[in-house]
Amino acid sequence: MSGDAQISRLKPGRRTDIRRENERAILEAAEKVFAEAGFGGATMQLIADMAGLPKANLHYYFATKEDLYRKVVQQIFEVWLDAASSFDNAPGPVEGIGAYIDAKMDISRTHPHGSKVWASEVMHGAPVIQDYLETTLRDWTDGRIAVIQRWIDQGKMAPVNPRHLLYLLWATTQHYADFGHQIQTLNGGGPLSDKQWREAKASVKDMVLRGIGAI
Amino acid sequence: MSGDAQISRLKPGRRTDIRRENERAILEAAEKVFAEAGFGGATMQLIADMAGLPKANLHYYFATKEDLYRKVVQQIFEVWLDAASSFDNAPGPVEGIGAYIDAKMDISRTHPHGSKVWASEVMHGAPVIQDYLETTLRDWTDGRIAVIQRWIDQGKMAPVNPRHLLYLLWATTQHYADFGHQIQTLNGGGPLSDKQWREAKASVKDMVLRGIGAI
DNA sequence: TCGTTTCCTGACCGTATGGTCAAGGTGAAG
DNA sequence: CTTCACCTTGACCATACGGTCAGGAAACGA
Repeated sequence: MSGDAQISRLKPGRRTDIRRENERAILEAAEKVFAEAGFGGATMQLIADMAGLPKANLHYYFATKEDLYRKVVQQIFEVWLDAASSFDNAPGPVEGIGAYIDAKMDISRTHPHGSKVWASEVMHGAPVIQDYLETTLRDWTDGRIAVIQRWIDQGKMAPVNPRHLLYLLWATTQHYADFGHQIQTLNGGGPLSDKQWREAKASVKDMVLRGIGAI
Repeated sequence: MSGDAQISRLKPGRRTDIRRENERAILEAAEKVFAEAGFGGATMQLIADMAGLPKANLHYYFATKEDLYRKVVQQIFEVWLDAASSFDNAPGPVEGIGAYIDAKMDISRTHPHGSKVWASEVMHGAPVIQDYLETTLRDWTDGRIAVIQRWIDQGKMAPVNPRHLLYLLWATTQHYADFGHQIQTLNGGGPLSDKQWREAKASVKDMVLRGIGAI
């Protein structure tokens, strides 16, 4: 068989399955509710209903509303950081920034709720993730600024302000998630089609890469 | 004297002054509280305290929380539309889009709360201003797309997708308001200086105008 | 001065919410 | 079968919130 050691990982057991599945369902429901109603507008009852569990059960897995919210935000942050790797090991801005735009646009499409929760959290002064901003995000930002600066020094792109380039990238890519409702309304009421998403990604990449003199 | 007719306009009187001043104070406080806490997280008590009035007095001027919120959002929408005029009567994209970026960046600096309330409203599915999106905003968007297309046809800029250009403009300029806290954190904790704001505006204009082949 | 309209506000109410708890259910190990 | 740890949940509680109201104060016109 595939191994008797590491039972807790390879043969989870009913107990572990239950916990994992319930936590997953709760987090998924919470992400949606927090995104659609904001932290203050979200209710544990609504999250419970959407997860298909009694409210008291939520408090068994997550002590407080804040705890649950914190987990949701942390989860999003990890997805964001994963996408950041697109930046690395790229020979130049066309590949690096191009891949980053692709990755972030994909996240905006596949994780729109998460993006909204993040936006909401930051807009409200980042009461929960302030330390992440001051440590992880700051370090990540400094690192990418250095990469961009190197590309500039190597003559691979125009001497733009790397920091404001990053802001433009974040803003533009996340806009398709955070303001997805507005975009849908201006699109006739329905979500963007596969073709329209390709067009959006191509447009953004074209304007940005041209704007920084990389193409 | 300066005229006895139109008393209600030229000689406001104590009564009118009181109403105007109180409504102004309430709306100003409400904008800030809604921006910082979201609609669900905002409380009438907090708005009242910030406006320096007893809570019951708020309900004298604004029947419900929704009424007050609606007024705040409408007020913001008007500021936005005013800035839109920067687009008109411009001979080309350098002047038109350049002025639009300047105007929207200025609003992000002077009306950060309003921008956040708008963002929050849209992120939550625009329950209050859906009709504005479908009428005024849609019309405005179509109009500017036509202007941009004309510039493209006249060879004044590259043939980018006008719609996605607008999204990029909205996203980037509003980012400095909506994500102002994140930017401040990455700026060492303090707000951008006058010089930094000039740098930001110049960077955005440079990248965008270059990105659309206008410079 | 008097009557009328507008403005002010402390006290109050019904409801919804986050959170608690005790009692019971369930599966696995021995 | 028994034990025990883990899971489930209806009922309950204290609090906070949006909103109401009655009674009074202030402003204004005549």
